[in-house]
Amino acid sequence: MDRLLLQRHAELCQTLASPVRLEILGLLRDGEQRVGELAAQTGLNQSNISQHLTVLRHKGIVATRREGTNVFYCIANPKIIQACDLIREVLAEQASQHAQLARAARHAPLRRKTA
Amino acid sequence: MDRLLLQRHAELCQTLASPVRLEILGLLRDGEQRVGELAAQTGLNQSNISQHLTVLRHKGIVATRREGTNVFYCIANPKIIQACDLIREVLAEQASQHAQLARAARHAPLRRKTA
DNA sequence: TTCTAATATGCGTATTTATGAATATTATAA
DNA sequence: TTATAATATTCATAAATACGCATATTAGAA
Repeated sequence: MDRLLLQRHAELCQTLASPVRLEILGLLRDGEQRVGELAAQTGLNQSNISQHLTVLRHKGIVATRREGTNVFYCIANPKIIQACDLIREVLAEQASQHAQLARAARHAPLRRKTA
Repeated sequence: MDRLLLQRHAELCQTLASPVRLEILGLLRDGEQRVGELAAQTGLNQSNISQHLTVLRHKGIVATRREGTNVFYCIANPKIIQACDLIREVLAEQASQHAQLARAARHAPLRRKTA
């Protein structure tokens, strides 16, 4: 229906579609962090982290606070974290379903096509 | 931390990072739909819709049921919808914040730098 | 079998994105 | 002012993705 809303929604998901940015959000879960610390904790170089933080900031996912030469980043809206947690739950449920299928296949293997 | 989980999480977000696929999920909210109907309702051609449905199915976001030559698609896990709704709430809150800023700027324009 | 409807897949192209290296900016200290 | 630390930006290249078109597959009817 609303093309613009769909577009914005997709852009927000796109912003979350990066392992690095998701790791950053995980590090910011329990409070603000400086850019340098984020770089150190992820093991990535400063340029790359800064670029990812810029993407997150432009989408309103994180906010900044300056203190001297340091810039602290924090989560702008906790609902983003809630959404991420829901996705994690989906992944967990998928994993347990796959484990169940694998278990079933081990106990009754190849019944349909061969035996 | 867990690189593989971050990767899977990002891939799921990537799958949601498409206006077309989000529109499809919106159409499937209230029940299963045939491929042809989804194509008709989105106005996109059959090939494109089918490709997007394949992506969604491979990620476990939708499931299929066959009935003759028709294939019905449905949401595989309602938590995906919950996550999408949370993202929508974030977008709505961002919009209202921007509206507030615009209103404030109209009532007290350019105070800092000029007047 | 042949014919038709519904859905899926392969291909080519154009656009988008991540990354590292180098450089620029910003704020503080001397 | 100059020097230094922290962060941001620009640029080039490489990899991933969406789309339309054409074609292949699948299921049912004649």
